[in-house]
Amino acid sequence: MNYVELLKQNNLKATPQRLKIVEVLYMKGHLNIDEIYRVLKNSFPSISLATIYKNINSMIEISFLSEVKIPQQKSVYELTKSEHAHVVCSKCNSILDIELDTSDIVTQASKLSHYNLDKSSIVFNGICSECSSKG
Amino acid sequence: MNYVELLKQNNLKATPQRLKIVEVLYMKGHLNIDEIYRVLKNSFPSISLATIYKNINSMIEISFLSEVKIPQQKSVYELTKSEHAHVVCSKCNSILDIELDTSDIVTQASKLSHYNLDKSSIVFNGICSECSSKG
DNA sequence: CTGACTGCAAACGTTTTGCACGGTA
DNA sequence: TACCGTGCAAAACGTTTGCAGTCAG
Repeated sequence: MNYVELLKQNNLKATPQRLKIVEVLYMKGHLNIDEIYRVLKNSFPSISLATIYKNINSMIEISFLSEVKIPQQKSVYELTKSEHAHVVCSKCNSILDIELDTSDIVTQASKLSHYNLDKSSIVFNGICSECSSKG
Repeated sequence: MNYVELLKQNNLKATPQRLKIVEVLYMKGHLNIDEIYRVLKNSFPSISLATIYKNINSMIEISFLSEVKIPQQKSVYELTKSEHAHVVCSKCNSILDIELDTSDIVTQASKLSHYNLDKSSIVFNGICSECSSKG
């Protein structure tokens, strides 16, 4: 997968700052704005928060990134993939992507609501195995 | 169900403003901060947004209200009920509560994640029947 | 070379805080 | 009566905007 080309196809220039955001999200999976800012500062000490916001927003606009809203927490951002659910640890806040077969609940929801559904956003909360074993 | 007593049990006084917020959420189901403010202004023309915020927050703290985070929209607030999913119309923004049997996906999610899950937050997006028929 | 991007500072919108007054219990 | 809650104004946040200089294509 070539990020540079994908950005250019959407009329976004492949600047070092932008590519770093993509790289960081690719490696870490999910980060909130502050976390992205802090990491980018390592590579670009004079980077501005405004640049982070502008880039996040422009890449969301082309559906290259997605915002994930999590109950009682700040939103995090991720590279857009096929639809999937998230599992969040209530202790350490680690976030995991999982691919669920949602056909059953989508059918249920359609019948109950009579809405024509096309998207679902599913977040589970719980304790990860690491935090469980630590007591 | 007696709201006044429930509030008192949690050391919150049953002020007219607070009771109105509860009443409005009971009747309308889901409202965001601005909507609550606008409605409350009818009954209390001099009410302050700060009062709305303080009350929403104090009632969330005692789990009397819940915040519902919806992708690409402002959060809305509702009276806390038993766990349920939400269906949101992407055209008119109407929100519906639905009770799903989530045991299957919770099982899936537990197996895939190895997290000890205790809560799920599910929001579907789609078009409601009214908006569908209107084209 | 040109338009898009960066970084700074200022503006903006939202939420929180401090305080004097008023109302609930 | 003792506090808690209200409403106002100010402060604190988080995010967006405008602009001059810089860089990618």
